[in-house]
Amino acid sequence: MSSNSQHRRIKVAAAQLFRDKGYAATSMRDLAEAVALKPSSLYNHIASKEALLRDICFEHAHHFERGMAAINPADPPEVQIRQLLRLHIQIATQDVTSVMAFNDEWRHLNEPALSEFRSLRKTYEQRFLSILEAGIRSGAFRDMTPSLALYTLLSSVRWLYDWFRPGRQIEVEKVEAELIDLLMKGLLA
Amino acid sequence: MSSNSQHRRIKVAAAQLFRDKGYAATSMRDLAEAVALKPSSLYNHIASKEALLRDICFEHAHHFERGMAAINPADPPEVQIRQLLRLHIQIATQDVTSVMAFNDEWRHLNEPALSEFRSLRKTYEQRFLSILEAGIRSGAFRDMTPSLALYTLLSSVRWLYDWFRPGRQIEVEKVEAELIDLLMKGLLA
DNA sequence: CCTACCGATCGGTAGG
DNA sequence: CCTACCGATCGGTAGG
Repeated sequence: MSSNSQHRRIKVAAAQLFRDKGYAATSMRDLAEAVALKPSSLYNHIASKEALLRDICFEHAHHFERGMAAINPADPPEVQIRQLLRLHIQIATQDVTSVMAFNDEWRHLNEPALSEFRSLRKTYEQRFLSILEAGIRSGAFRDMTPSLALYTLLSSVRWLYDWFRPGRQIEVEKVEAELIDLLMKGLLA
Repeated sequence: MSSNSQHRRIKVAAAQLFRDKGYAATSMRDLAEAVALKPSSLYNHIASKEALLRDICFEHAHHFERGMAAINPADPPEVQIRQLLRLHIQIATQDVTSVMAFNDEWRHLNEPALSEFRSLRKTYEQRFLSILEAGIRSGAFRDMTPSLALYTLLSSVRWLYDWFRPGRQIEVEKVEAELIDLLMKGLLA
């Protein structure tokens, strides 16, 4: 059965196109050409254009969810934050193509997927925020507005997805070390 | 002559729609409705949908250009970087709507505007980068990959445009002070 | 500034 | 998986 691997091929090509041109500007004809099929043939493998976006967005949402579940709440806040930053950098550098759909294109989801996605994201941010708050309370982090720190951290790794390409001048380990160092120095008391 | 103020009204409404729905997903009919005109009437004030995007993108590019021109190369690198961060935060918080076109939607520009925009951006980043390099050389900043520091700084203020709303719980001055503090602490030796 | 309309392109379906 | 095709919507123009 080729159907399943075809589905994957189409999804990967879609993620790439959504990143390069944006969801709305990507046509099913573009996508068909990218996978060397006629437009109508796509529908043997996928339900709709939006279903593709849904797939990509929730795959990543769950990736972040698993990463969050793997951190130990008993660890000191600075260890937890370090681990979350590593998670973000690793997802951004490993799966360069589809992170941007996750970052920018989720707003093109239809209901009820849109609300569901927003809710997953909200929960994730809430957990991230409470670790920052704990760190500030404990004196490990400097006194600052927690939400400001949260959004700064989250968006400071955003450039990786359109900048980082594997095997370029700078390797993942170095990006990870330097970036985490810069941000943690900014946070720590 | 109402033409000029109408042009402004249309541009502001367009910037808002481009931010909320994205350029490609915004139709001229959406825009017409937002300014209470019939779609065809828009064309008495603007040349095309893309001309609106061009206007918005280059207005901001020149805003950043002027900000860069205003910094004094004789100042210590850390003073120059502080000033540039203030510029970014001020543009993001003052002109919330159209910064996102500048950030995300410029890729929908047609040639030759697309190349021209990329070139302006490249020049700006190059100047920013050389200040960081000077700071690392002088020992004011810690030793790090300059381009990594550049992109981290540039993208760490990106969240402001869709998060910050004037008169919300936290005021501009506080955002500015805390954000600059966090980032400079990350950079300084 | 509006009514009326254009050709092009969109996401998707029918039917084999 | 393809050919053929659908109604809807797109950016934009003609003409007043």
